[in-house]
Amino acid sequence: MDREFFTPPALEAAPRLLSATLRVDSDAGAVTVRITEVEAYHGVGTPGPYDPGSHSKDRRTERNASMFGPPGHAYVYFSYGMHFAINLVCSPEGTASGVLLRAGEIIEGHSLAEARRSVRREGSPIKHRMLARGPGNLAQALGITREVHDGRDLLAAPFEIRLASSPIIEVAAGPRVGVAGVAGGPAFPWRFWIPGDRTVSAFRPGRGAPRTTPDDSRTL
DNA sequence: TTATCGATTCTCT
DNA sequence: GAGAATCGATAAA
Repeated sequence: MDREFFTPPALEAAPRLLSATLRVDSDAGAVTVRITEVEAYHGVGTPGPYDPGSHSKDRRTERNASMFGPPGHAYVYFSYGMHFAINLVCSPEGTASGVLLRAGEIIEGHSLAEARRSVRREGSPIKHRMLARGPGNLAQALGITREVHDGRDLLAAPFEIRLASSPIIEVAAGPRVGVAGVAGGPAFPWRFWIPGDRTVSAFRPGRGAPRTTPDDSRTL
């Protein structure tokens, strides 16, 4: 994995990240996920249509600053008062674009991920496929926080990211989740996932988005 | 399996 | 002060 991979805008990088692995090390140990679901977000300076659903759609702010940083770094934000989520920053420094990691399958550090997800409800352990299902859960399983990981280089410790040895050939695409208005509708089929993978998060249409949008599937 | 709803606090206007 | 790139519990089917 080299930095060049992240130089194109997020829309180009996003589908190619499916089935890549991301490892995050910490004092408590390491957890690795195989990425199964992502979303692309474009912002200031990226080509293509204006993306009204992006945190960096208009200008640089304190929160989105790291999205304007160099490609191949992390953008971590705090969401809904309780969750963190991580983006892989794409496109050259000074422009803003990122791939949100929405879901994955834990392939290393299962017990640590489980402990972080606080886990055991009355003797019934959380299901394996639920550990990193949804962006907030994925970040929690990996131990990601804004304080520690925002703006950090993904190509150096504590991160280790690798593309899949055999790339995903068929990719499903559809509207982004939780995004209001047209940005969450069929005009932006910028969510990509591995078809049939049980770790992909449940689809919840963005407020104001059409309810019956058929998912699109395409072959790379 | 899908749908609805409350919790909780940060960020930007 | 409004709204948010969410989650989990609960209810309904």
